[in-house]
Amino acid sequence: MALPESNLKHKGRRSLKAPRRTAAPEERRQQLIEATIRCVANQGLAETTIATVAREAGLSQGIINLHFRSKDRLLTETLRYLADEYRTAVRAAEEAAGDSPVAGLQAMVELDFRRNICSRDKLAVWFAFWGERRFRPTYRRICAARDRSYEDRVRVLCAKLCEQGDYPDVDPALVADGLSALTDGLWLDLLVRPDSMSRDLARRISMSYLADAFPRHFERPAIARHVSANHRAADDRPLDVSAR
Amino acid sequence: MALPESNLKHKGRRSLKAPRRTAAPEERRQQLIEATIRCVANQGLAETTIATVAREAGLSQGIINLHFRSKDRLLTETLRYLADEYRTAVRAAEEAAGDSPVAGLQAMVELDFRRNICSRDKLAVWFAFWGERRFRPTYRRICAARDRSYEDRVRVLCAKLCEQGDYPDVDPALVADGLSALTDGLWLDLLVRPDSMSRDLARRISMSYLADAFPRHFERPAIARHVSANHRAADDRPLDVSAR
DNA sequence: CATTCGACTGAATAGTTGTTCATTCATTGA
DNA sequence: TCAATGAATGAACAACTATTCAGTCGAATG
Repeated sequence: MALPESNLKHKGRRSLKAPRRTAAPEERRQQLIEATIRCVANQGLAETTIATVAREAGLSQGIINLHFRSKDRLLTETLRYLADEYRTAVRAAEEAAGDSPVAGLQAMVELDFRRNICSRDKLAVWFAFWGERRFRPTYRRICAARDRSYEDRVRVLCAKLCEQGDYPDVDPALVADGLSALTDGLWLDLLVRPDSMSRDLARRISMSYLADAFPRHFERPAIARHVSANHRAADDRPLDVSAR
Repeated sequence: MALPESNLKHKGRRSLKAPRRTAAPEERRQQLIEATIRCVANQGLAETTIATVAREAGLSQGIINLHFRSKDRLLTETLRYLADEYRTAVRAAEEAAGDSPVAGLQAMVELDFRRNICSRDKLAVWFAFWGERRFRPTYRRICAARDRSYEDRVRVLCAKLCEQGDYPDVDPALVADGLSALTDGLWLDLLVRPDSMSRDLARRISMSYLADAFPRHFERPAIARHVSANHRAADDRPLDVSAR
């Protein structure tokens, strides 16, 4: 649907430093979506209310029902915004990689762990929505479309590489599904344990996966002492699970 | 001391239809936790209220604040219940596998995709809580402890296998973190796309991962046309909350 | 400048949900 | 059989939140 950056409808030219008291609707919508992302990322979906989003955006309560018809639509549009962004990135990676399946797979890994795609804010929003997606048809549709844009691409690439690269024993669907799952799991790690998982480590794990699956086309990353886990975050202390 | 006759009579009568009007607190707590799991699995965390849980359990509103002090504690205890169950299973797998790292890793994969561990109900609850875990210190602690029980075990096993099995080029930490992430991602697939992912396929993907990483110790599963969706319905039937 | 348009506000409203507690009633022991 | 106990109830209450809308005000227009 509406791609975020392209359609700014500026009536008059009006460079601004102080927040304008009135703005073009499309501009406000964008502003509110970004405020929503920050709210969900900082407080969770449960604590995200119309009031907190409006405050985060520096605007009044009523603004959300003015520009989106309801809170529900605000959330839907926020999810759609992220999904569009992701699918656009997939298409761009597809075009950049050309015909080579090796370059294509590498581009997909690179894409998934690029800062602007998997920033902590955005990861937080993804997982917040994933927790609810089964129960909201709209969420389901949006998420499913995003998933497919990724998986279709990876499946094609794996199948092509199996064929061209002569890997008769490799099941391309298995490798593709595995890479997809691995990526989701690494995203989760990035989100909940930023001290023991980094975007760079995630990339190495993914490339290592591809190197193991297609050893003649990818090189396994050299063994690196990655920062060991002794300086874990406070929330990773073992502590008293069983204590009641 | 002989039990009073009336007591025995009652115990026998209590069987199916009408639940006893009063029960031991521990029994009620368990009953309410199971009702919570079903509620979260069927309606999501957002729609899970004290009223819906009580109705699901066939009891009255006030019961939850009677047995748990608040809704918050009910949710916390539910999460703790699942975490305890998981960690107990890890310990059991550890003991069953003995000293062999190959058997140990196989047992971990088997464990993660066992029906009573990753039933759809329970997966739904895990992801519901994961969406909120960053914002609730208690959730964080419980989840982190569960994660560690898994990861510590897998790290040890990979390290041992690298050493004993002579894999100088394999980074055991990388493989371990990868397996952990892969499992989380497969859980997500099992939850949100049950018709393209089954517990059996998830097992094959995981074993394939291990076979690629440790080719002399695991055999890659034979290429299989995956079974189609309807065949799997029975396999992923919901509702084994009470199975321990 | 006067006028119009519509973006924006925020108090009021309606609906929902967690919690409390006086009361009910099943169970148990004497 | 008859208290005594405490598990269970559910209506009342308090707190919160999404939504509405009549009014405000900035900006474009003539």
